[in-house]
Amino acid sequence: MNIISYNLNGLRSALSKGLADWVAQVRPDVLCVQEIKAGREPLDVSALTDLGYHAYLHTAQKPGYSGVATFSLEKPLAVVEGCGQSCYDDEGRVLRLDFAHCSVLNTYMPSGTSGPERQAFKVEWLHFFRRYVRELQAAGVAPLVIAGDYNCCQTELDLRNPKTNQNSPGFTPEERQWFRDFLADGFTDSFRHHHGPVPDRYSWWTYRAGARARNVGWRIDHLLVDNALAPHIRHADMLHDVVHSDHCPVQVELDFNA
Amino acid sequence: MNIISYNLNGLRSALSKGLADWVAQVRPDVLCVQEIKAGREPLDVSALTDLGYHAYLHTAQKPGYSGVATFSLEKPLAVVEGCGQSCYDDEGRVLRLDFAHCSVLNTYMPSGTSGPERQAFKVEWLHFFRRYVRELQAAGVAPLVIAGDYNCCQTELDLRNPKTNQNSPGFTPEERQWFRDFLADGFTDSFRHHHGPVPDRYSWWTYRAGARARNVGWRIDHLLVDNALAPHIRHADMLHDVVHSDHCPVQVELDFNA
DNA sequence: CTTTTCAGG
DNA sequence: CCTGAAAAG
Repeated sequence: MNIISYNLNGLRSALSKGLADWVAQVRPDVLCVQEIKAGREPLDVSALTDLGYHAYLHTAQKPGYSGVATFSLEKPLAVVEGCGQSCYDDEGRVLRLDFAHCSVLNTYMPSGTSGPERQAFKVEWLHFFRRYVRELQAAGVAPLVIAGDYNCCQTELDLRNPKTNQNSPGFTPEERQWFRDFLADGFTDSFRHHHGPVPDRYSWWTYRAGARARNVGWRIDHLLVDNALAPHIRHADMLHDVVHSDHCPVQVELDFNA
Repeated sequence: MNIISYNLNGLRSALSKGLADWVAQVRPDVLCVQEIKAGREPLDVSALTDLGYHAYLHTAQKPGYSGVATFSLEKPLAVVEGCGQSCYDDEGRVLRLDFAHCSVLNTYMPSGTSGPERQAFKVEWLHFFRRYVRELQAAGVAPLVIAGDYNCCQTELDLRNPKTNQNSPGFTPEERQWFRDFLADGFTDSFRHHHGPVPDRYSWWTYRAGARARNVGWRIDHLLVDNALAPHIRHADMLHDVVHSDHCPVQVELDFNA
């Protein structure tokens, strides 16, 4: 099972840059996308459904803002939109698809970069989300694959300039601690598990100052899998040469027969 | 004296489409532009001052909105920004440059197309402007050349679809009457004077539905000159093949020796 | 720097 | 259909 997570920075923009052709080539079983930025009119996803994908969208209230969508070749057994908390669901941040072998939770976590108010909102979200996932685990929704733009990372290997970003949103001590705690609840960072402590592998680069060309990035898009799935990770990667957005797709391949 | 009036629909946009090269070619003595759409930062007009032009700007309060500018090769004897009425001056609609042989009044008249409130504002403006010009005449500011986007026209020859636009902003009976009255105060429509009742000559085409390609337009940009200047009109034209905007430049050449 | 909306035309 | 601002990232 090939699962991809990809922050598109606008679904329409990404489609205009050839997203559908790339999806047709790679043909992931499940494609989790974030920041779809749906407008007042419903988004046209026919370019992807025409490839045989089932499409599930969870949009924000505010036009052109946030929103997630999951595309899957197999029809899911169940689909759950949102997390039941309106302050988050109004921003279109969570979408769950349950399959026979796993449950894929697609999430777009808040960015704290626009100010202290949003950083506080993000931290509240992080704690809420950890509780929410524990509840899913307790309810037997498992094994979970939590795909998405986490907007944070854990170790100094996960960003090019860790020293100068000790207190930047996405790498504050509080967020790093949260990441450790979250993993300790029973998750495996599929990329790190597969590659070990390799440096310079990122999933996001600011559009400013040619950061991507110089690989000045952050690894903030993750595919965390239930520890029970770790032995089934056949492959994991950051697809840094795929460019439809300021993020790149991140991928995990799970082999349920292994 | 070659005078051009040109609604640029954004000075920066027009510059990006080669405005400066065109100005360098034509080299008008006076260039009156409208809808410069200055932002919070001062506009960079060095591309024009580098050609030897003196630059005078009258910007609106609201960033990115309205505003006029006049560029002249000769340094004017006097420059008057605005008309002394703050409700109009806040929108950057009037700029006067006095020269030895004439006074060039550059104006961007309100458009009434965004709703009845703005159409009412436009009609008030029209009456105010007529009074204002009479005061200038009375004060001996003469002979006047009133260049600009009038956002209205007078006769059925001035727009492609007069029948369906009898009550459209820019061609209401009230505005047509105003135009007649304004001319009766002592002005000559230089284009009409030079060409007579020719049809199909416009200065603005909506960007929608390929109107310009089909020449579905309006002649709403005018160079009205004091009747005393009419004998000095050597040439007048709509430069419809010059494209940096949804308007085209309009031109008059005055020969003060004739 | 880029996406989207929005006002304004 | 365009421009430019503004919010958000």
